[in-house]
Amino acid sequence: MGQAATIKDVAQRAGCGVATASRVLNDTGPASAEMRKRVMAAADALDFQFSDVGRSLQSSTTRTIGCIVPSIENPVYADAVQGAQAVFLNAGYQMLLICTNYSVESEIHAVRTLIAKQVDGILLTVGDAQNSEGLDLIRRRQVPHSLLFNAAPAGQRSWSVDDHAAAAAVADAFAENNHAHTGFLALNFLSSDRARHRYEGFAERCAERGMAPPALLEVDDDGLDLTARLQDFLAAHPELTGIFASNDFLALAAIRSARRLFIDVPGDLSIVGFDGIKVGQMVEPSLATIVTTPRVLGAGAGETVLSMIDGSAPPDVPQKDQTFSFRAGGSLAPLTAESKDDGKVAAFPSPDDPTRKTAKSNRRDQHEI
Amino acid sequence: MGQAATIKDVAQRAGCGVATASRVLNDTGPASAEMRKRVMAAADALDFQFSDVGRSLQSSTTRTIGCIVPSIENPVYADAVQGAQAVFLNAGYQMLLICTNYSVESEIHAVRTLIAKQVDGILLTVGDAQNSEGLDLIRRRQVPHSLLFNAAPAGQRSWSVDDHAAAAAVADAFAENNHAHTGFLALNFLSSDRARHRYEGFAERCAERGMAPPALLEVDDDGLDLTARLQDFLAAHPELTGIFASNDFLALAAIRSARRLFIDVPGDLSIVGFDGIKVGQMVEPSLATIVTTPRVLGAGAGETVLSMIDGSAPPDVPQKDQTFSFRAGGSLAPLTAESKDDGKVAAFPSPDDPTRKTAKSNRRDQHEI
DNA sequence: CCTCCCAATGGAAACGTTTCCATATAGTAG
DNA sequence: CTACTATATGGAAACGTTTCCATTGGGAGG
Repeated sequence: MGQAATIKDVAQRAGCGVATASRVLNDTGPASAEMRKRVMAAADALDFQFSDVGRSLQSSTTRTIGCIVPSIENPVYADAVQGAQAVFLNAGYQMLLICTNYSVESEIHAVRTLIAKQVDGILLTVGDAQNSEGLDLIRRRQVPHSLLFNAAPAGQRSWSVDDHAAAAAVADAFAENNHAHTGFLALNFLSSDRARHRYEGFAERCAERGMAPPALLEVDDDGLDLTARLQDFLAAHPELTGIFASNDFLALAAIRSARRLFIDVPGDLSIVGFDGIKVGQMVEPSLATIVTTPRVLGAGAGETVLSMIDGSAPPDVPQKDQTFSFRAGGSLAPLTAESKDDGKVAAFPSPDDPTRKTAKSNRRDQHEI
Repeated sequence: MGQAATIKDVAQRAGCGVATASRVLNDTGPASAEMRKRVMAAADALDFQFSDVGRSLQSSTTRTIGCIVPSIENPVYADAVQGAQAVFLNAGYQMLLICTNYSVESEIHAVRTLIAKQVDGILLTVGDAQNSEGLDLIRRRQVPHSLLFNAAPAGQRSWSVDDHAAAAAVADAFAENNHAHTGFLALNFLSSDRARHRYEGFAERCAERGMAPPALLEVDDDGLDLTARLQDFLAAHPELTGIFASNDFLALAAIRSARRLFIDVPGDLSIVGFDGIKVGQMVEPSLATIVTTPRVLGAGAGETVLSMIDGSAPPDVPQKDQTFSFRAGGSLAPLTAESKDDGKVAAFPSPDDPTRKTAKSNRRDQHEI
């Protein structure tokens, strides 16, 4: 047909004013039974549906919430976004999604776009919460919002993993397994305050534990290039026995690279990841990691925004130390002289024969304890 | 402050009519230099931004496109959605995202919501493209749209993997490796026509190749329950030497379950996945699978919708047989009595020592470089 | 029979834009 | 100096709602 029917069409067909039509369709205000019937019939015949843009203009509310994240290719963000979206949908809100691809410049642009669209609230992850043009604009405009995965700036609520404490827990795990020389493998170090917080928390706890300061390896992608970078890195730091990767994909990629370099994991090198993605438990060796609950965080942040919109009490943010937990896995093993078959930390008994040898598995032997 | 400034406020402050203000701010129509300066200054002072809802009402266009997918926890959909979103953003469109969690009932609800929001177009994946209430409504309303990952109903364009042909390619791969007795492992079989098409394509090619009809194992989740299910399944079908899983996660989960059951992959059982997710290449054995390009499909579908909106020529859909490719991997090995070193398809040389033995690993005892 | 009140209804304003049209002003060609 | 044109400007309508307010009519109570 031509254009979609408006309430005016319905009113006309029902032979009444738009006010009456509005009242019966919304079931607000009085109307005679006869009138109700006529209006309903007309709406039905015309396949009428309200236009939300008319409503939005009138009510100056859009029932739409914007969501800005770096990328949903990262399952952590994908889960969080989906958690938030479910909450929104449940409350009758829709969600506009914008991915910035880790570009800080697109953040401000995204915020502007969402504000122009008159969203009722914004959920966002920024590159640097301490210094974000987009966040400043949101505050200036007083748009209800919640940060997600960014540590909250002074006094503000935020739904995020305590990266600092979680990374410290990784240092603890290395320490408990007698590793003293570790490395930190980072991706997107520049464009993410999360990775930096992890590094800081890790380095601090290493210091407290009397371990060597972690060596830092920054990479640009987790592709094949990593193998060469890792090789150089380990050559430059032959004393390393453990690596903390700033996310699980990177950790898995590192394990693959190690395999290609004939370095046994965890025999020659222990590796710990971060995030707790599902596949971490499917591989062999299983991945020791920090488990987080992105979906819960996303849902919580979503509820926070909703509560700011309708003025109700916001949900409690989880205790900082409950935003993560350490999960043991086959990729982290104790470092001892004869660690061949001593208490390897395994989430479940592995039928795999652990006696696999690699061609030049001599790194370990030189650097015991 | 109170409410955001409107163009009326700007006009008032600049001492002109709204028409003039609109003209200079949009740089449409004539205006004196003096007036331009005044209006710009006023807009600046008031931190003015256009309200898109006013504009939308006036232009009956929202520059918003709706996107409905089952779940972005599945990286295939996540990639596709992100690809589409990038295209939209580039064209100045925003994207509303709704996840149905594989529930067919929520599809129609989602469509209604998007139509009420007056989206300019819709991108969607439905449970069953042949029989979808939501799709019917979209057609009835004549909303520009494109299907994604659903085989197109007669005569319609669609951006999807040719599941049927891809699954046939898997059957070919099994056949070329001398597997005659295979199983098909499915998740969400009921709520997804994709899984069904894969099964059909696989079964048909198996028949053409003279292989046994594939045994079907349907599971509800890819969690721990799978191990028990797999054990029963293999006990009931002891002749099976290969399993085609309807997606990569399921394949990886199956490999893990096999490991726990002391079944060597690929020594005792070959496994092939579908989708080509990144981690498939990080694990050992690497996953043989069908590689797809969800991001490309999502972007293409997005462009199609945009072209329908502005009436330009739609992009060409890829040839059916170019929507996927088979990737060899360590999880699929030839089935022969002496499969020492005949052409095992390996994506890259694996340094792993192949001497691991399992309880009944009685074939394929070699695995070079 | 007259009031009063309440239910039912419709007209109109408002929300923030854009754009059509009319008006006013200046400059130019005759 | 007159007419004409091009440029600059503002008023007002329209987009689709909701809601305030006024109007109508009928029934009940006096």
